[in-house]
Amino acid sequence: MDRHTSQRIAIEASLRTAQRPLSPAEILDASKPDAPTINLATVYRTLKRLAESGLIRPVDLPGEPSRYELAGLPHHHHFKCDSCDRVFDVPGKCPSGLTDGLPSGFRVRDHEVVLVGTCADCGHAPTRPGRSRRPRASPSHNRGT
Amino acid sequence: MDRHTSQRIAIEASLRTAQRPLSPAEILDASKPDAPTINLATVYRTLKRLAESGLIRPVDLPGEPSRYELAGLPHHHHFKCDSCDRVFDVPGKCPSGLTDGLPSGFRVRDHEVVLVGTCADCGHAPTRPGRSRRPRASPSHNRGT
DNA sequence: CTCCAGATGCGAATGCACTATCATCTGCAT
DNA sequence: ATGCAGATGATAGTGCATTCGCATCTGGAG
Repeated sequence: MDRHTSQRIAIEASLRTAQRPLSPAEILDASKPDAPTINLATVYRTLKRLAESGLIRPVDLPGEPSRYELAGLPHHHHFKCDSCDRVFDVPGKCPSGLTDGLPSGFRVRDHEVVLVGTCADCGHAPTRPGRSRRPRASPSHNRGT
Repeated sequence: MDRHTSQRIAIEASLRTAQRPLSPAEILDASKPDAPTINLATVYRTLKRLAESGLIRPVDLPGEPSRYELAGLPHHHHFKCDSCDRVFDVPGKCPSGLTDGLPSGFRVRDHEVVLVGTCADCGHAPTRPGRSRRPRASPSHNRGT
């Protein structure tokens, strides 16, 4: 149960190349050149298996469906561009003082830091062509949970 | 278009009393004592209007549907309890160094910090009765530091 | 007290991310 | 080169949060 199909190879290559967390739809697009017949269902199936095997890891941002990145990267945070909806890695180290002010009895197991703004590309040009803004119109589900 | 119905009063009271972000379902429960016939659709409708009027504000956490809290609170972060799924305010001030390591050209408009762990209540007792764990089975959210 | 614009309750409907089904295809062990 | 377990593609189906449609109800101006 681990064949090297062109689809799986393309998916892994997309994630390795992107250097940033990709959504299933982005992975689908990025994989099409190498695996033209690839299907969204296959992307989901493959991501699930890669995640279970520990090769990749889900990246969840508020109000967004899961993206995926290679596991084993050094600890980092994420930057979400308002304009093109892409998510980038922020290599900065963990800020201290995160848990200041926490009432006693609360135990922190993990933390998430997300920066939001405009990326370098979008800061220059008003809109960034070639990258589809995903249609997340509704202000509500921002789930994320 | 702004009547003081028992439902709206109950919803506002719930949010004012809770001192923490509430999900629509939590608001429904919290409002029932004051407005026994209240309905989820009404909760959503009312939240939408309160948010538009600027009285409340959505709080979005990774992998979670929107919660709501009073707008105009001083800046704070949030703590999500793994065990009871409640979200608490963390009054701590903003850690510095958040934007260290950001590539040039990136402009930060906002940031989100979420702490995850177990709250004081859940740290004492294994499970907290009276608070339903919402059934979010999805394996997506588990990120490593 | 009356009346009606606006609010509510209820159930059905929508939108979206994701999964199941199943017939067909294909790595790869033999 | 062959056969088949496992993978894929196409599409229908799920589950969940949120919204719609509409008949009924009600706050509050008059």
